[in-house]
Amino acid sequence: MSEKLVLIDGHSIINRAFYGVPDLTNASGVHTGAVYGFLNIFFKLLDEENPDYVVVAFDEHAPTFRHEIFAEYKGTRKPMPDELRQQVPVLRELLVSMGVQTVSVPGLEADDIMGTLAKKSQAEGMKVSLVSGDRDLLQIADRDILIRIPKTKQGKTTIEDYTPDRVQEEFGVDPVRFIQLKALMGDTSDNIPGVPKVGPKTATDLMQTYGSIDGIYEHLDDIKGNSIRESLREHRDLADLSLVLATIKIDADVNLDREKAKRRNYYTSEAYEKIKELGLKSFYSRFDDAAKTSSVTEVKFQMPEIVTLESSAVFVKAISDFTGKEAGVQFVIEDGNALSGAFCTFDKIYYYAGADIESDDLRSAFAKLESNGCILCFTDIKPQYGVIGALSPSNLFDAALGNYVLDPLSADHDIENIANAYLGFSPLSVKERFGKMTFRESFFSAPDVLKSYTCDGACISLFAREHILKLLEESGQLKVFTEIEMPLSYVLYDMENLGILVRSDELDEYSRMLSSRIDELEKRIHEESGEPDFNINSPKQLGVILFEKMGLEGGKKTKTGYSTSADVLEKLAPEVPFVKDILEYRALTKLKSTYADGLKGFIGSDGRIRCHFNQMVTATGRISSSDPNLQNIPVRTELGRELRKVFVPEEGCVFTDADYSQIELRVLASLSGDESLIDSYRSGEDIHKITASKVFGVPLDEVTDTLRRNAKAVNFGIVYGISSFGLGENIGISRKEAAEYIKKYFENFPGLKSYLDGLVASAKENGYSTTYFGRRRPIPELKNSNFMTRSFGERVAMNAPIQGTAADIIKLAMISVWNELKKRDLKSRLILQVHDELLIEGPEGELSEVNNILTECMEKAADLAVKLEISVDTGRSWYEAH
DNA sequence: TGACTCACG
DNA sequence: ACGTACGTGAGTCAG
Repeated sequence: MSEKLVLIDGHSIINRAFYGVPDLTNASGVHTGAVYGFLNIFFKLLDEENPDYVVVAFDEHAPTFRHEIFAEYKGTRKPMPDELRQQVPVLRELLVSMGVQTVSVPGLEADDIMGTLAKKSQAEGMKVSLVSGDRDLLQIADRDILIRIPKTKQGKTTIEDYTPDRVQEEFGVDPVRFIQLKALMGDTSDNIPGVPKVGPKTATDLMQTYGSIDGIYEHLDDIKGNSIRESLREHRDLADLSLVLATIKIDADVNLDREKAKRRNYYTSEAYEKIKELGLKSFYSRFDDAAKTSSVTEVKFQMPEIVTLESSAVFVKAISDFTGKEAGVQFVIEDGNALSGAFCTFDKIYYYAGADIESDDLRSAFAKLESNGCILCFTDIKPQYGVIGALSPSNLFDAALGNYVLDPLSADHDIENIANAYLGFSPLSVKERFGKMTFRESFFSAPDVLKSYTCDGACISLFAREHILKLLEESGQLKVFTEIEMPLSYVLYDMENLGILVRSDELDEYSRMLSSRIDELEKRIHEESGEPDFNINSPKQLGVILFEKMGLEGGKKTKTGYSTSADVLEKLAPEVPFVKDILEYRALTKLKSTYADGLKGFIGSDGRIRCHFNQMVTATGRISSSDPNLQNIPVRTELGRELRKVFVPEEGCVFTDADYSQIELRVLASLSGDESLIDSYRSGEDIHKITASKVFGVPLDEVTDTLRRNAKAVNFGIVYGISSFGLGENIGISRKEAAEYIKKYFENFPGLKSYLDGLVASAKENGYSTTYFGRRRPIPELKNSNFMTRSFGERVAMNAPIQGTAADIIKLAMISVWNELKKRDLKSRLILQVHDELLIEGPEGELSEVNNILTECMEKAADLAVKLEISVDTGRSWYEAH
């Protein structure tokens, strides 16, 4: 069998990858998206082709390229974006460390290198694949030379293969004539001028009729179209120049060095080291253990010996007997039950797995360590509180939470990430260890996997602690970690555990009521549209009916077609009955599927819903809620709000609900120090009304509802990182008017303007924004060369400190409310948090005390220039209490 | 799986 | 000139 060579155009592929893959950045801000995309294509090729030789060709940066000559001459060459330029050397170094041969020759384009090597190797009897992003190379297609063009679409890569037959089929000419075709029609992306007035269609016709450019000029007088004939006559020079530019060399002075190009094991430890630096995790698994272990330059700890214990009693004793000051602990939990546990000291790891692992004795053992002043280190402690019991946060350390504070943009805070970030090694990922297995399944069928995962967890938590604490300290975030996140984790555990009571029967009733109304609407919509089969839930089908069949004006908005979102429809045709029906149908089906029916599935056997309060998700420091999300239960429309009647306290209890009044705007006023806004708050008047009065220049008592509503929108806009377009869009005025509002706003609140400008400047300088309490949010977008991305970064720089500070404040309030309830030995319990709102369930008799605690703790959570105010309500359902 | 839409703050 | 409000999670469609 003949040998196989794969030739890759490095620049062209990294270019394609850059534009096809979203911009990725590693922890230290290096752009990696294009390298990532290149490697995806590279590995895919290797896996598919299994070649004997591989060469990656690059352009040498010299001013003599044939394409650049024309580019300079035309002045049309676009500069390469910085984010891409930086990645080229990174990729080249990476390829070198992998042992992949890279070739670049001064004065030669990658195309020429590839063309030459392909033809020469073909002559030596090899099969060749040429991989490039542009179609230039199609002229080289031949027997045994396949042209492969990868397309990256939405993260997925497919490769289009061109044989000479395919070229003929698609372009109507064979590969050799393809050059001439291209010379005639030109190619702006490749800086080939072509002959004016000759497009793809004309060029193809001409080539098919006359066979070549020479043939065309020989029969110039036969050509029918006047203007085209004259253009050809006039621009013979351009045709010739284009032909030179379009022709790829096949006889350049370059040869295949079989020894260097030979396929080898590319998964070297040096390459692994680089990939790790770049943070390209999806490639880790391609490297075997040898590459990983030998690559570790500085393993920051020695894994202690594992001692597997045969009974839970021995496990408890090992823990109870421990007298050291620090230990790592890991329990693997599924559905709230512990399956296995590891206790890691500096010289031994005690491991036990068994159904009887949870016990009062175990909790007592941890309590004993706590009283000895021992620090217990975990990764993701929240689900483990059920096993270890309530311990003082000052004796606990959660490496995952620490990692979240240090790197809030990271999607995962598991042991793999933590080991990578702080300990200089890469343990197997959860997926690599367990595949599709659940933890419970592994308990029976792969006990060793469960064991090593558990022990690694305990060990990594313990050894990562000092590194994480050091970084928290250095970044000024130690208090955020020790005084907010660590204590909060138990509060959230408690809230999750308690859940909230839901009246299942009423939820059913609500669902049935919606059903009957939905049925009616559905019938009417189908009649009105004359399409009894169309799926109202399909934006695609709806778009066709609205904008094509019914001829609504001003459609188009999204990538895939027409936008049918509520704000578009309301703007377009608020009075059309059909549109009204669609909007109502949407509102009702949303209520039914997401809430009425969706929540049903989460009701536990005791009638309570237990959601997850996620503490390591948001970029700003907020909490999020999921499975189900109890932070987006409807409230804005009456029908939706009705749903809150099914959320009730248990028998003999009531709800007390407290929410901050405009916490974000108050935070903004305080942090900015703007006297005008601070005074406005101190006056005690309605803040949006004052804003309206100032911005629109009318006396307070002449502020209309509309003026107030618009002023409120401006206040929101300020918090979101104002833009005139966004504001205009939101309240339905022109961009110009919106800009006028903003101008007036800043004239009245000059301190805000300078504060917000300062936030952006400081974030640009530091690469992150900071809350009042020191919590940071990195903003890599600020360094992006794309205007839109950078503008987004600027808005984030204005919003994150405000939203983040408000998040910090309510977290502090939650901790003190929880502690106070416990201290006073009350039965009332904190059960929900909705960003600026807390919900407490408790006996009626504790009402006034609970009211006091909420007021006290929430208002004193932060001492700001503007007082924090809350409103408190009580009721027999969430509907009544809020 | 990604795009769209919409619920909340 | 670029094309937008900030932060989330869930259900549905369609490839």
